[in-house]
Amino acid sequence: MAERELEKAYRPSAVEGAVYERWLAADVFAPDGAGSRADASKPPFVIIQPPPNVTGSLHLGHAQRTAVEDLMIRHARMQGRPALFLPGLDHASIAAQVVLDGILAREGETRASLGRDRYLERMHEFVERTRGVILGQQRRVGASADWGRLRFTMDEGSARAVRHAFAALYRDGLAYRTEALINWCPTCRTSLSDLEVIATPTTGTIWSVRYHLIDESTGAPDPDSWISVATTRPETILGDTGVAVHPDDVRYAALVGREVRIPFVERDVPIVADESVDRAFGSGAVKVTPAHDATDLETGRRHGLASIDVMADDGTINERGGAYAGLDRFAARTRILDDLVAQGDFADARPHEMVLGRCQRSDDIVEPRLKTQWFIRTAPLAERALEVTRSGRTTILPERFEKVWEHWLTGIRDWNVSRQLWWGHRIPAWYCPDGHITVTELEEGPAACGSCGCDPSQLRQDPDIFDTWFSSGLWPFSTLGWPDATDDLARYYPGSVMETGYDIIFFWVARMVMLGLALLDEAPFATVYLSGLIRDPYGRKMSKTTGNVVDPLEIIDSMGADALRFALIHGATPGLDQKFGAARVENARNFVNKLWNATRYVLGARPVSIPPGTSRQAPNPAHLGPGELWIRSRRAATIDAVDGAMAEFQFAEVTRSLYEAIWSEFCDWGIELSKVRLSDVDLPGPEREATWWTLVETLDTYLRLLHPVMPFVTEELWGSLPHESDDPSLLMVATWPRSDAGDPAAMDAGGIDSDAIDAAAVEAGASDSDAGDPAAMDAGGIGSGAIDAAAVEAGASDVESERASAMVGPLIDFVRAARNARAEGGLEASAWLGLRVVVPAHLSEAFEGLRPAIARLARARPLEVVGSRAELAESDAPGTIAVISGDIEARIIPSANQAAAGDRDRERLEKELAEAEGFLAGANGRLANTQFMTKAPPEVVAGALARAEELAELVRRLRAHLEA
RNA sequence: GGGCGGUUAGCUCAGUUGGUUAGAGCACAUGCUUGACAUGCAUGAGGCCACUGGUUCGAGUCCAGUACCGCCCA
Repeated sequence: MAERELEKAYRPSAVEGAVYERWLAADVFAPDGAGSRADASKPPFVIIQPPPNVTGSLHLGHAQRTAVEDLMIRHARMQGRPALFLPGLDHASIAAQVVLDGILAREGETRASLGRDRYLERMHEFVERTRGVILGQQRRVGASADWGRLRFTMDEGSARAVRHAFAALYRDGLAYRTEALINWCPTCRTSLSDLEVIATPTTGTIWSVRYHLIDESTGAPDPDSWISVATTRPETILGDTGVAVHPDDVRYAALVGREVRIPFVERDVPIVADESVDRAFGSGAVKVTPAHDATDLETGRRHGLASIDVMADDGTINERGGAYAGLDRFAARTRILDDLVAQGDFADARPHEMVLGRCQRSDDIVEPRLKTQWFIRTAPLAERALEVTRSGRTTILPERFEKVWEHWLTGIRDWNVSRQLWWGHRIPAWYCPDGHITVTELEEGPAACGSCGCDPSQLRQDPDIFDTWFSSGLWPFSTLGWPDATDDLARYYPGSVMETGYDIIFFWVARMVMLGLALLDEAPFATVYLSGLIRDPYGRKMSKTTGNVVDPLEIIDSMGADALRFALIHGATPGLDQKFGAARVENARNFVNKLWNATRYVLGARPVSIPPGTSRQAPNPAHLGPGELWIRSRRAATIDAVDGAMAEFQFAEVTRSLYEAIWSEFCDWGIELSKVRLSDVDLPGPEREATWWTLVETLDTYLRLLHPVMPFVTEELWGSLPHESDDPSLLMVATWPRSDAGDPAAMDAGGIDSDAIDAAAVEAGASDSDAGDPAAMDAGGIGSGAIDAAAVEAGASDVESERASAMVGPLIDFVRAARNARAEGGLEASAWLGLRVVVPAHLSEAFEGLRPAIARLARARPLEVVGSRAELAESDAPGTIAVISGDIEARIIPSANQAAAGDRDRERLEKELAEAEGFLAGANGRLANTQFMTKAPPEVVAGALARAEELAELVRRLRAHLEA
């Protein structure tokens, strides 16, 4: 392994591109790639990427998704599982059309002016461009996706899946065609599913209008008798086919059965009695427009009223609107109101709080219209989707979204899948002149009408396309080759984790689960991990219209992909949105640089007795000092912490654990302690080497643990470290660290860590995270001693590490206390000052081992250990400064030219005393409470007792010193 | 109307089954060219954990309610 000089500061731009190229060249992204080290006997780990829309470029939200998905994939890959990260793109039919229409509008063209074929050509050109942009962005983020399996929702495989799925659903009676009231967007000129309509509270107007009763003797409207009806949409008067009153409403009882004349269209319609009428609404009499209102449609059907659609696709009034034909619906409304006033039939206008449906894409007001379209029968599908989450076969994280899931699926309505758009999969339904329907999965269409056998030349294919979410709903299996029984499908379906935003739990997740169950009889993934949304620093949703969209590439260019990934993952709490600002990335960039420089230090600290290129060796515990033992025990604890957090999908916790372990433990103390040890010219060779191997081992582990979060810099740095002979050349496919303390079986939760309990658990330890085999090493070999012996030795060294760890903690605290005393005392920071210290017996061994380091870190010279506190008290003199840390006590002895700091010293100690006394009072209070003593668990009581003793001792010392 | 989430340091946020002294980053203050790193080091200041009540030996954490902010469904 080449060891090379590292630059002083990390420059991501100099590294990221080359590293990505190395991964590609090594073919390590695919589970079956040439460079894959996947263990085929392990369960595959599969993430089918939520395909980004081809409507433009990716934003930070996508970057976060990609980072989280890639994190899981890289982790699984390092565990040796065949890891499939299948990337894709979504054609986003309506969203893409909205974007393209905008582009065309600037060129003075329209959808209609181009025609269907030319329009689709333009769409393909557009998609070709955005596709390149999107894929480039994902690579820059570091996605280790299997690009060879890249899929597009408009490719032939997806098209086949759509046809087969629809035909199968039709055969099973789960797809049907009917006339129903649908949501119509006049701007997009298509129907929409209920989910695409945004309910918007609005203050509208309720107008009261007089409908004149027909005089039964003349058959003409009676100018003097009328019934008032209330409406919020006067233009729908043109489609009225009745008036309804409540059957128990005495005001109108006499009128039921009579007719009224609808103004302008001069239509006579009946007054009917219907239970659904709200007597308190308006006048208590309502107009009935079955073709434009859901309630009215029901009412109309109950009373045999006609349905008259008075609107054209573009939102203008059609020819059935008489004089108003051709007017836009809102212009018609105004005109109708004016005309009503003119003819004296306008009664009243009042403000009215109502909810308007608006189109998710265009924001236009959605019109309910009666149309014949295709629907998916959702009730039976939803039932099964509910069953898989209730039984736990599919888990939704965070858990609370299961309630949302339950609620929505319980009240679900049938899904209108017809769209009057061009960009998408054509519905494979053909109609013959007799109105028979033939549905087929055959690309070329049916050979004849399935009912009457008439010639295919007489058949007409449905002009509509599918809702884009229909093809998305097949994504978990259409990407794997379904409807064919491919190897991929057998091997990778169902997937492990579906990571996506909580905002599309209904649009997408629910539909994938329903369709997966309906078509493959199995839910498409074990776990649904719902991310929060990325918002701007003010908490606003990022959107092109607000202009606050951040291109991930800008951040990657300036701060690096690793910093971006770290920041995004660090701030990600499942299901909660995160505000994103530059400060977060800067912090992450600093951390990357810290890691870089820590590696630089380690490489530069290599003892001359270890030639460059030497294979990595496990440090010999017999030659380690307390500092090294401590850092090794912290390393093991960090592996456990990361494993635990990974198993629970607590990715932010993973980054926090590693940040703390690397910066606050390894760099601040581990490296600092090692510097002192390695700079000692008298340090024996074996100890020097063992110390360095400890640094290498720790760094190696942390780079491995950090790799899923920050793949580029870790890969680069790891390449510069010494390796074991059986290590691969890329960190990306190196093995995931194991702590001996950790029980791999215990981590076997969720889909992410189900690294089956295997024999490797026993043998792998020796190579990776344990102490190696000191016995064998003493004998000069690095090889494999008997496994049993290694295990025993490893256990013993753990105990040793734990013991050292327990001693090093208080010594670190002492160094901090000494620094604090110096700073608070106003002593010159750079001055070397005498320090006299009394060390309790239980710490003396570690203290002696770390004595030179303590001296240097506390800037103490000379550092003198005295035998007793009495002896120490003799040092007390004006100007000396007391350091009391736990049961270690010391005096700083300033030189003559340092200012005496007696008062400030006293102040500091008094503050410490007050604090300690406060804590002690609390601890003693608990111990005095018999309820606590009898009811609290014994270990808690024992802890409180020890704590109280410790505090009492500290208080005693502080008091003794202050009173002296 | 129903449901969900948030409210913790000046700002942005952690705090996993209730258990010692509530943490981090940024910002702030003081001092440092420390042979890895000024993208740094050392030290410090800063919290009625929104409010009210309850359960418990013990509540930031559990329960009920209130307020404000936000989201979803209808």
